[in-house]
Amino acid sequence: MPREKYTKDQLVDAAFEIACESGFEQLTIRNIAKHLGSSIAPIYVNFNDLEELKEAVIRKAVEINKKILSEQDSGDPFLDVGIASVLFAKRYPRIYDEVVIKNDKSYQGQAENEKLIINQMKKDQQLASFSDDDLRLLLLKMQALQAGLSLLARKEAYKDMLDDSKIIKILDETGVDVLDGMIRRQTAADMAEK
Amino acid sequence: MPREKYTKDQLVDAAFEIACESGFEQLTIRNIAKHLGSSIAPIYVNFNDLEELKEAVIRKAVEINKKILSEQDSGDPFLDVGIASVLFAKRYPRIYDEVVIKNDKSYQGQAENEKLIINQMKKDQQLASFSDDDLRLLLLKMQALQAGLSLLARKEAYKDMLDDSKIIKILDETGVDVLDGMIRRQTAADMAEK
DNA sequence: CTTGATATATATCATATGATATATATCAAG
DNA sequence: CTTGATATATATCATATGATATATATCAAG
Repeated sequence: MPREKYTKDQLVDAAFEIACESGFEQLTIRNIAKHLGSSIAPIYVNFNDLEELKEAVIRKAVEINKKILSEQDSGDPFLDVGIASVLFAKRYPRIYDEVVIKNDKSYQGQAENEKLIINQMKKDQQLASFSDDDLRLLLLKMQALQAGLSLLARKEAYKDMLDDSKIIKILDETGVDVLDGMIRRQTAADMAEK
Repeated sequence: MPREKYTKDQLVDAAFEIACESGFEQLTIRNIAKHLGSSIAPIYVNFNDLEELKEAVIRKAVEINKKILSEQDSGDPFLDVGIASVLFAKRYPRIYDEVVIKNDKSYQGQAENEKLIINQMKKDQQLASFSDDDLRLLLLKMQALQAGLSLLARKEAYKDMLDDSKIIKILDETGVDVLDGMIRRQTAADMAEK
């Protein structure tokens, strides 16, 4: 082998840093090379094209998200997912933009994914009395809350207002509130029926 | 004057359509000219540069948002704003991406804007007992809900699940739930104090 | 030491893009 | 009808970008 080698990891790390600081649209071969202190050659030795490198950056982001999730321990697995997502958005706002917002691929297999979650929800005693439609509505509300909080946490203006513990508190509280509301409305509807 | 003239409006409309269908990144002088059936000349006669035209497109989007808002009549002005925002995101997803998500300018004067809203909230009897911090928290939760629902409504996968009436229903219900939750927690805290 | 392989650097190409210079067509003013 | 103004079309420029061809440097195998 020749002298030294820029590894795939080095390239992905450099690209990830650029994307973090300046956004995905700044991922040009020349920017990456400059950031690495090399020419553009290492890019094409390690990847077939720039697109492949970008995909590797996204895979790295997914890994980081998984790591953040694994560090959560609120007791409720659903809440954990929500917390991890918002924390990721806050810590890597520009990556979040690319992965979550632009990525419409995520809705491939979204229908099956929903079914899986609904089935998981059915195992929860508290949710036993809900119909499938109600569960889907509850899930939608929760997803909206999480997505919205991510969107806000991602913005500079909210950074100081939304420290990690506050994010967890808000997600927890509103989650409980929405669930309570659905239970209350259901019992009210039951009453009215009789 | 020479024969015919491509008006500013014609140019903005053409650009708006391109942005709607293909996204803001497709707003190139040649794309706009092609869509208009002209050369690139009319662009530079009517605007100093492409950036000016893009700003005009964003102004048009803001106008449309205002129009949608003016058509709302839920009884609650806050809810109206939320509904209008989500409906806009659903109808013009790619414009929403540009205006709401990318636009970090919106957080200029965000602090003053928040104060205005908080003062408005204080006029509401139901919210009279809340401290400023509580009101800010309530506002944040509502904003998160609205932003998140917009984000979901914008996606193809949710289009059929989120018709207009359902959007209104969800915003209304969750708004009530979150407020109820905050009231409940406050009274619980008051109890504990005594 | 020689040779082949390959990582790297550099020059270069093709293409896309915003912008401008120039020519042409059209119309109003006189 | 002539003239000036200007909307439009076209050619062209400068720059950015992804990609490739080529030369060079380095190292392992023999």
